[in-house]
Amino acid sequence: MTAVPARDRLVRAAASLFRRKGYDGVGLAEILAVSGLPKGSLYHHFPGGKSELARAATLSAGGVVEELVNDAFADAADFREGAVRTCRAIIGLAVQPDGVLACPVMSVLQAASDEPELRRVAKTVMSGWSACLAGHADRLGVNDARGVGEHLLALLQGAWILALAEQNGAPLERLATRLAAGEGARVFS
Amino acid sequence: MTAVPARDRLVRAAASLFRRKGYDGVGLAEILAVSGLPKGSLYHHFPGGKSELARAATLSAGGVVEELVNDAFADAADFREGAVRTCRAIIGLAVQPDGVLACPVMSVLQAASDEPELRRVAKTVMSGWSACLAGHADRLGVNDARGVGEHLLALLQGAWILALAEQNGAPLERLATRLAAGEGARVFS
DNA sequence: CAATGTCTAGACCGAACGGTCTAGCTATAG
DNA sequence: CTATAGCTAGACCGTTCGGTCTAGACATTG
Repeated sequence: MTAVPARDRLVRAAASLFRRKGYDGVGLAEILAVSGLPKGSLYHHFPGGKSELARAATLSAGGVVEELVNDAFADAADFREGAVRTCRAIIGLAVQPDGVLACPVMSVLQAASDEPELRRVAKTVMSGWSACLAGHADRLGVNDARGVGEHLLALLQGAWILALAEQNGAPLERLATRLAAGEGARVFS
Repeated sequence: MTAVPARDRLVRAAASLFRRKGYDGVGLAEILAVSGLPKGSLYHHFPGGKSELARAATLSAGGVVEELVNDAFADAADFREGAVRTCRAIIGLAVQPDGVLACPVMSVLQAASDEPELRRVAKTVMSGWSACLAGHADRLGVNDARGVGEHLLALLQGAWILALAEQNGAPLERLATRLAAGEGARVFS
């Protein structure tokens, strides 16, 4: 039947809803409705309530994205190829049938202003992504790998925001094209 | 006395609070407390309530940022110089005494999922910024001005997100440094 | 069998939410 | 003066919020 454990169903429902409406835009009732569980289950698995669930969802989503980045770079000949593949993979993550969804970290970032633990988790996941990209840059012989990793992360996050605002994956597609454009990959002419 | 008209005080308070906690994270009570006005005033100036106020705040903030960009590019010798100045100006906007605040558009972007009009305004403002940067790129003789404008906007938004997650302006500072680095301004080596 | 620990189920609570509505203050117009 | 329009003031409403708590289902263990 429900092969997926209750805890996982909660994490997935929360992550999905947060990405659509943001942490403060989603009520417990909605999370429970989507996961098909009663309130008692939520507070059994997450005694810390909504905040603890959000932390788990953010960490989980962070891992998913990092895996996706590693896959994109796994068989990349150089950093640029990995970057393009990563960008295309993120398009698949962002663009869903019912619209463009936000980055999971961004979706909890503002609510974190009065939730220090959630803030810490968001920062950790984001730093992890930066380090992950920097690691691939270094491995592939890029100079100033840390700077380049951060630069690419900023580009991806920024294009994701533009796509979110437009509710259209095009900004991410165009970024992929620009990244792929080879030697012309300078920021400016 | 209160030289600032009531309507403006509402818009400013709302914009400031939204940037700190996001649209859904701020209650009317808080906006009214900051602006020092009763509920009646809000619904007199904004019959559409919170949503209409958010639209006004987003539009207003959009104008402020666009002016700031135009100032940054006003006496720039080339596009790179304008980009660096813009980035530094945004640091001033993002980094406040009580922490790093979000981009005003981003702060309402997620709540816009069930507020079509707010979504439209957010998209309009963001497109305006992109067009503004593209205009300066074109004026300064950059090839593919639209693409470069969008690219810079993505970089700025992305670095802003990183700064928000870290609660530290460093990612924006490093972007400015990278942009200023001249010929090395390629995305990758 | 009984006892125990895990998890589901949902009624219930006080607080905060966005929004409505009436009353009254103030200033300009006639 | 009175009349009227613009705005302030805040009580009040129904709804939804996150969170607590008791009851019971169910499987495991002795």
